[in-house]
Formats: sequence, structure tokens, C-alpha cells
Amino acid sequence: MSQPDSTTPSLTKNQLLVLEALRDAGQAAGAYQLLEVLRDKGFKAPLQVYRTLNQLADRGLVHRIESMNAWMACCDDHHHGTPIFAICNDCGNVTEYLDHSLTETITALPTDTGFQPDRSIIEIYGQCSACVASN
Amino acid sequence: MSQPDSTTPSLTKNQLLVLEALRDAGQAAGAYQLLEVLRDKGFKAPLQVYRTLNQLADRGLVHRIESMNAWMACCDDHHHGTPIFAICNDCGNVTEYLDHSLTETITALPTDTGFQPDRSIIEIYGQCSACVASN
DNA sequence: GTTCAAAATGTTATATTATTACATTTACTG
DNA sequence: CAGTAAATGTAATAATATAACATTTTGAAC
Repeated sequence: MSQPDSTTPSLTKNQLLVLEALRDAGQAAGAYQLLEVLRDKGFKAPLQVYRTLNQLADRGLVHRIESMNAWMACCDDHHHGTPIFAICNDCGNVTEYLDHSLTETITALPTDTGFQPDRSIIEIYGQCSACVASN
Repeated sequence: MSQPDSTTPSLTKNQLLVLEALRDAGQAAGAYQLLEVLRDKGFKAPLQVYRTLNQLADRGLVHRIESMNAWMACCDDHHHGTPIFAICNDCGNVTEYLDHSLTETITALPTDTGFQPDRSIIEIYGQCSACVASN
């Protein structure tokens, strides 16, 4: 119960709490939204959430969705490569994809200008299949 | 002088002012940063800037850089296709690129899952050539 | 050129998101 | 078990963005 689960060794108490809250949300969630949930667990201030989210993001366990000011649990603990997010205009649901070759194409793009890419952000807006179906 | 320039017909007074301020900035700029500049021209409230930026963005004359909460004048008035931004970690300079085929690859990506892409956001962080050169 | 509707504008207040600063505690390393 | 780095707690505040409502301007239809 208070045992760290096998997929996330050596996470701190706060890191486990935030990660669990985000996974429970099942979707992208804002920091203040997470704070509300985590008040039960003793969280009192935004910074506790922001700090922990950044720690988890550094480890690759959560991603920040820049265009939503929201955060999402990684689909696949600690993958490499740039995650690609598909975001539904209608229901707001976010789905994470991974595509190595695309990632490389993108990061290679400005290289001939002398720009040295490091990490990239790809967020695609549109309509998810469920919302297409229900028009 | 008060004549609208030939590349931007039918822009309103505020739209011209904001676009000019952003072009003068020569770089991505925040809304409050623009507000400071535009106080001389009679702007008094953030909403005046935000509204106008959104109008200009709808016309494709400016782009919002999501990961920076900043805005930039379009490199090439009113192009089509997804702009790609290269952002320097060191100096913060932003460069806009256009790449149609890449845009199509990206938007095609989640299609097989039933997701219908609409617009996408691509922002690449790294080191610009100038900053690479000066280490 | 008057009327109507849509778009743009002005202004105040407020909501939302994120960080600074500093004190304290916990966890890891030698 | 001492020393250091990382994590944590807490309060205050900064930075970004929008809601609500009144007014004015613009452009098309008559």
C-alpha cells in the first residue's frame, strides 16, 4: 500500500501521490485541479503540485501539454522520443502517441540552418473518433 | 503614415498598432510586454491586446507560441500550413519555418485511429546557430 | 443616406496559472 | 554519523488570461 509500485521505483511520497492522482484522472489535468484532489492527502499549496509535476516530468513519467496548461501521465513509463498529443476540440480528451521516425524528421528540420534541436513539442487539435461518431 | 500598408489591407487601427508593435519587437513578445509599448498609443488594458492578438491570429498574421505564452508576427503574411517554431534555449530567439509535407505527415498521424486533425502546434527547442557558435 | 446587424472597442473587475523567497526536513554518500 | 543535495512546507506575490457589460464603429441592405 505504501509500497512503491514496481514500475516506479524510488519515487518520493509526493511524487507517488501526484502521479497517482494524475493517473486516476485518466486525462490531462491542471495543477490546481490536482491540488484540489490532493488536499485530502495533505497538500496545501500550488507549489507542492508544480514542484512535483516538474520532478515527474524530468523523469519522463508525466508530460506537460503546453497548449492546455495541463499535465498528463505518460502512456508508457519512461519512453524515449517525443510524445505527440492528439487533443479533441469537442471533448478535450488527449491521447499520447509515439513515433520515432517522425520525431527525427522534425528535429532534423532546422538542422541545416545550424539550429541544434533538443526536444520538441507536438500537439495536434482535431476531433476524436468518439466525437466524430456522435457528431 | 496612417495609410494601411499594402500587405495588410482592411486591418483596424488596433490591429495595425499591435501588428506593428510585434514586428518592431522583431521577436516573440508577451501580451503584457506589448501592452507596455502600446500605452503610448492609448492602450490601457490587457484585454485590448489579447483581443487584437486573437483577431490577428485568426487572420494568420500572428502566431501564438504556446510553450512561451508569447506571440510572434508571421514570417510571411498569411501563409497556409502549420508553422514550425525553432526556439533557442539560450537566447530565446524564435524562428518560424514552413514545411508542407511535414505538416501533412503529422496531421495524418492519428488519422488511422479515427482522429480528424484540424491544426497542429510544433515547437522545437534547442540551440540556435549563433549560440552554438559563441558556446 | 438611413437603418440594421455584426464587429470592434473601452473599461473594470476578476479568474487562472506559475514562481520567488525562505525555513525546515528527509535521504543519500562517504 | 557527519555533510550535502534533494525534497518539502508555507506564505506571499507575479504573470497570464478572461468575464461581463457598455459603447462605438463599420459595412451591407434598403
